[in-house]
Amino acid sequence: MGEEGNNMDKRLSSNQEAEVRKGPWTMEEDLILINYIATHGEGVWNTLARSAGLKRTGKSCRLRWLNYLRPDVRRGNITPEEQFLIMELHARWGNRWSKIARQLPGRTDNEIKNYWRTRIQKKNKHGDPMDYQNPMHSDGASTSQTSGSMQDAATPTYTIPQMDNPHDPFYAPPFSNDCTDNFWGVEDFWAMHSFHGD
DNA sequence: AATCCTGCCAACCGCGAAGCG
DNA sequence: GCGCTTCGCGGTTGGCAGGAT
Repeated sequence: MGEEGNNMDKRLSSNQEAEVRKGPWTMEEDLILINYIATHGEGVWNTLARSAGLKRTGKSCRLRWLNYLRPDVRRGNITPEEQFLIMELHARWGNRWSKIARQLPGRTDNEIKNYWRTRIQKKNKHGDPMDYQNPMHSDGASTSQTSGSMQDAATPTYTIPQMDNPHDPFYAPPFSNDCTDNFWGVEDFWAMHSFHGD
């Protein structure tokens, strides 16, 4: 699939490139998008893309913003607790990545999806039977101290959120800002934003 | 030292749902 | 009620980096 996207933007004709840019985002584009949203907020993405002067589709802008540029995006290792939650929620909801992501503040559906496919699913495929009762069997869990099934006394502090229940302790608005670690390069952009915005 | 393999991640695409005139 | 536009989601792909041989 994605035949025209296969070569990313590298081989786009100059004509196409003038129309719509594809492929990896440049730092310049990131800055434009960040500054524009910081000033005007998120709006209609297609309009936003045009108004900001980005030669990107609204879709592309949205994806870039949600998965990478948003100030509260958390990056870095999935913690054992998060892994546990992901597995639990996946057992419950299946591939509803966006729904699962909402229970993991700062994590994106794309990240969780990638995590699942590359780590958990692969493990499962290689004959390591998925054990939802004890997700710590999966890799990355070697450092985990948590043991036992979720049904015994060693149940981790995570609880399964009540879906769509704002009163549930795990219900988190999309923009919770509790992440103070695992920040990535874009933090520099945000640090710089003051003088870009002025 | 060179090559091959594997894992990870960013980005794109297609489709369905929702919103609006 | 209908058609169009936009959004959001899930699946998939391609490139890069690091490790293994």
